[in-house]
Amino acid sequence: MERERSHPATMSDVARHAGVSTATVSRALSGGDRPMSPDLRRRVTLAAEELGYRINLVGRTLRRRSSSTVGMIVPDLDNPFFSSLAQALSRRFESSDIDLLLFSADSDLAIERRGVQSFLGRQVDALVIIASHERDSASTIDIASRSVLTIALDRRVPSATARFVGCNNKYGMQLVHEHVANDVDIRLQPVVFVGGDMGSSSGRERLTGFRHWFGDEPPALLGSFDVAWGQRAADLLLTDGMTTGTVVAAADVIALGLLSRLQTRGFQVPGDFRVIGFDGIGVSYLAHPTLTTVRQPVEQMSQQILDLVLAGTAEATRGRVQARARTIRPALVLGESSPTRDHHGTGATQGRALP
Amino acid sequence: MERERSHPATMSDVARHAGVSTATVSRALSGGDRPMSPDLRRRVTLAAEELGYRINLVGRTLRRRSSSTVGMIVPDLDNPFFSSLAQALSRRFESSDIDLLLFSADSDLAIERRGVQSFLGRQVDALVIIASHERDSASTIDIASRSVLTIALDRRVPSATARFVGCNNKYGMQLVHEHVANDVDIRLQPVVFVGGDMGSSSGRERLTGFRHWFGDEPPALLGSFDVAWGQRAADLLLTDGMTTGTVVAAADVIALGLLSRLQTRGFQVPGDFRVIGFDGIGVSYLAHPTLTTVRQPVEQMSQQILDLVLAGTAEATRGRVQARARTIRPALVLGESSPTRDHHGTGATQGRALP
DNA sequence: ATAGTCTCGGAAATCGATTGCCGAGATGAT
DNA sequence: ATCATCTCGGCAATCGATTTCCGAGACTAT
Repeated sequence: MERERSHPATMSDVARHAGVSTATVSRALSGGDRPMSPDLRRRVTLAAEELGYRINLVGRTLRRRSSSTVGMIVPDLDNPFFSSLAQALSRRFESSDIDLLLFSADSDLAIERRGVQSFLGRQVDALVIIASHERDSASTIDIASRSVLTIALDRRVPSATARFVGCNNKYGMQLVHEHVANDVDIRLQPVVFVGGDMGSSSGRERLTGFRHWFGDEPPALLGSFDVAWGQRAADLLLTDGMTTGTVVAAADVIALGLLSRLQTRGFQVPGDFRVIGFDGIGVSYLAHPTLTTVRQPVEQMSQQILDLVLAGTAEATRGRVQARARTIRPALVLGESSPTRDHHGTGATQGRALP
Repeated sequence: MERERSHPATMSDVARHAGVSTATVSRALSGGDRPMSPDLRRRVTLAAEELGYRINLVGRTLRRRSSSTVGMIVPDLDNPFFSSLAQALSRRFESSDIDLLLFSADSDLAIERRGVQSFLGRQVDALVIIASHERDSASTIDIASRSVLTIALDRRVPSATARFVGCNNKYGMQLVHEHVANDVDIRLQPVVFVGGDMGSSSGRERLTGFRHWFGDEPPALLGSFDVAWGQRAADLLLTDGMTTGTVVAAADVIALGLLSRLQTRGFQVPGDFRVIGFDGIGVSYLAHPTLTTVRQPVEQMSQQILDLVLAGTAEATRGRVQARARTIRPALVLGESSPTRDHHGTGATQGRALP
């Protein structure tokens, strides 16, 4: 039975109704604090229920100086890789008693800063941030890392205090190179790299990784991490007279843009062109042909983040030195857009099917 | 110059440092409250800067009983339609002084409830929720709507107090029917509906809308709102001996699954089959062929939500009666998966290009 | 000169929950 | 019987910012 009130019941309402003090109510409802006689606890619980009491977490947070909350800042939820990271991390936090709260910065430095300030002011226990920009986000992240455990995700940031969790882009490019060297028809030369922007470490590392394994010979086009750039890059390649070859994209969204435009222009993939992506977003399994790509280990990255957060929260590990950066190896997922010579995209190393 | 401290500077630190009271500090930094002599304000601002003061929003929230925050709960960020709603709404809130915080419920009722409790306890000014389930989410939403402005988005919920913002599914199906009646080759009969689950109003309304305009004759297959079901549905249709026809899907993700499987099985779209989606997610413009779909007016829906929230927050409109539900008309976007007879997918009604 | 009005800073209560400390009563040991 | 020890509920301080109320001083009008 719930009472109608303009202001919801507070702890002292419950205390009065149960004939005890607020200290007792607190201990009965939240306290792992101390043992309590079971019947008193029952009485309090009952009173709370009768009044429809719900705890005011703001009061608790103020007193405890911790909100049991982690804030995550994402540049753009329309980017499937970012939203998949957000989803994976949310799922990982379900089993903890910490709530993961998300904020979209819309790839705007001012909004990003606002999000950080908001989370800091609300006493999050940690901050996970996919930086909108490598250099210009740095000051914001420095502010954050000065007062709370701050983890840069996917994109490195030049901050002495922030941690980093991401994938090994150079190794990813090595996988691509092995794949291309072993499996790609000699006829599908030349190889071209279609990169994203250099404003993020992922963008830079994938270019330098490509250069490291493929040499300085192959041309590289640089643009931004979105579909439109992939489409435009396809136009550029075709205008340039290219009619066949292997295109290595720095991200799946770019690869999907390439794919769609190449097909629209009447070319076959993988007949005329082979296309290789990076990230392993869900829709890449869905493209036609399905995309060969380097899958980032999103679940493992989420696990690393949870570990860092729990270690940072626990008193036991306070002061213990933690690794500053955790870089995880990605894996090649074979699709039809660049199949192996023998298996033609249905080989044993095929990525896991869609759920 | 910032001082190193284990605890960050509080308002009374600033007050002491500036030689004033906390009241003055509060008024200088936050107060639209009252006029102040400019030099005193400057002195306070300076002191705050020198100490690296950042406001503790938890304290403010406790006192003001409002957090300048709106919580949004989404079933699954891996669903591109939901993440696009989240992104659009985030963007819409940028211009206000309210922060939009997101929480992913992972389509799990218990997690969803936990998210609601968390947001309520943190004194959000409003709650926007895409319910994980029509019936089973109702009690959770009832709890919420009893204490805060609650807006069900995209999926209706049987709650007397919650608002609703969504699109007119029946009208959407009318658009599909007109398109099919006018433009589709007689040869591309029969028409089949591939629906989602009936656990959400969108699922039900699109089915009943389909039935209303297309009659009881055409078969309907029901499954769930995801790619895998679209693929399985394609298999079912083909196993059933179908070799040509028009497939109306209840969502783009289903349509994309249909598309990919039909093509894998060697059929042409739109040659053998025509496929029509619903939602207008970004990747639908990217599929090959591009998807003909009913685009939900995501920006307008976001605007409606912002309006409701601002109206609910403003004192001026307190007690004014607001429309309980706001239903907005979607629009048909022609793609190549079901082109008009004449234009073959590049007609004047073509949807806007990808950014 | 005196009363009335205005401006603006400060003292202190307040928001709601948590927790250190105290002490009353119960239990047990000698 | 007396004292040490243990259990467990309550008092009150506390977290950090906001805001109501008060009053000191400046200014104006008569």
